[in-house]
Amino acid sequence: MTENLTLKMDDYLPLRDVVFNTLREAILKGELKPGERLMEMHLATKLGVSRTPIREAIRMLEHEGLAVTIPRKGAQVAKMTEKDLQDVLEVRDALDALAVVCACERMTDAQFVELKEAMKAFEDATRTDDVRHIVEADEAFHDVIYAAAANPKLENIINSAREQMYRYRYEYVKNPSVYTQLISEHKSIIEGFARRDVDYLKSIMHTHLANQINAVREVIREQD
Amino acid sequence: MTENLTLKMDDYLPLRDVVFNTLREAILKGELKPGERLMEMHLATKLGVSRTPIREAIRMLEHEGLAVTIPRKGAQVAKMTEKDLQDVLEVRDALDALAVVCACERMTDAQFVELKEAMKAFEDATRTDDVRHIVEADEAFHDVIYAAAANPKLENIINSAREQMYRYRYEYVKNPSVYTQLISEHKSIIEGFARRDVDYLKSIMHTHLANQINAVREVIREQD
DNA sequence: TTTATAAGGATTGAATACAAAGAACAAGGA
DNA sequence: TCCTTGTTCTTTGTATTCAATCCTTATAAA
Repeated sequence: MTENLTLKMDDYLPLRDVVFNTLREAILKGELKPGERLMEMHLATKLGVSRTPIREAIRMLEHEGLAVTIPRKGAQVAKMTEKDLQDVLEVRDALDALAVVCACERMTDAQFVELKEAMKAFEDATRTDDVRHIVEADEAFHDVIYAAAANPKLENIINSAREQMYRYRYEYVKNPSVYTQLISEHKSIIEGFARRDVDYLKSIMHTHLANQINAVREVIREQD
Repeated sequence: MTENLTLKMDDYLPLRDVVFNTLREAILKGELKPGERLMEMHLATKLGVSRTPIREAIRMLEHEGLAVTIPRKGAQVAKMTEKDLQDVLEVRDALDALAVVCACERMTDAQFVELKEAMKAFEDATRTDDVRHIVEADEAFHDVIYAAAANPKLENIINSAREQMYRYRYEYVKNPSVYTQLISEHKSIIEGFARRDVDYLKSIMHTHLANQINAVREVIREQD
């Protein structure tokens, strides 16, 4: 059920955005589970705001693919079927390929340094037990690549594709046996950029993604 | 300025969706121009509804990339820079490639027939002077391909990418000299699917898209 | 016992009311 | 003249109210 949702009041943001971020986080972290109803009044009292900003936030979640609303019945956290996952991965695979092609052309030296630092940070993170921290470090690593692609539209779309699998991905990262593999793949990616070897990079990115599929698929199976 | 916006009342849809569709159409058709302010009260009285569904529709447009809102200043129709266009095209190019790969594998015989019919319909449409009709026929042709890819997530993302250029695209299609080229490219696409020749299809799709760039770029330049 | 139906409650949809921020403009002083 | 300040007006942000629909449950009849 719903637990201790609280708003981090960023004073300058409209409430709808604060609510949106809060709900988004809660969904991604699994605090709000797939299929769980998002009742406006309930959330409103929980978060101490009126229904209006809640409704607007839900409209945004909807377009992000994180919520589904049925007219007159309300919204619920989006469920993902195996097929959905397959579909998203197919798309992400293509977009990742594009991202490395662009990044290969456009990555600055500073960004390359940043990438190496991000890898280091990820390695450090795996030595802790903080899954959330590990996931974030992994994200950060990839963020550098996406930023280097210098295509904000691409970045947006990839991010929304990523979001749709995040909540399932947490489970994947909980298993420490995958860390060494992730680390070595990250290393390969760095090498690829050092050599500006597009084809190599594409194949690594593909593997990197493919590895997640089965793990995530497991989680989805359990959900039913 | 704003003109004769009216709602097509689809009785069973929530007002927010009706409003959303109405505004979306208006933006794509150029009735609401890039940079034009979307004032809630104004739109509300124009469409004969209250501000609530307007606001929710704006939230949706925002996430579609068709509107931009600045807190406390309101929303306006999104402007596109040349760079934005470039970025979107880069993405669409990659997604189109993915779509033909998928469609090549998965297209049913019925869908292939449909595709040929859609081509025919497009050819017929070019003989009229109805630009709107022509654009729609072209869209329909591509829709068949995207549907054949059997990946709804992909379809969604491509559609949202398409939408972002639609309004500029209208101008492109207004020029009858491009029709013959479009027709011949469509023919090539059909041949490609007949042979299930993925690489050929990819290259055709790429050209097909590239042709639009310069034309659309012109339109964007004029906007300033 | 099962099914049909009616009443009531819960929840969303939409409109309205109120609060607050920002923009425009006018008045006064340097 | 130009800058500053204050006032007013417009517009957005949020809350609240009213209406419509759906679901549940209870009751009654077959």
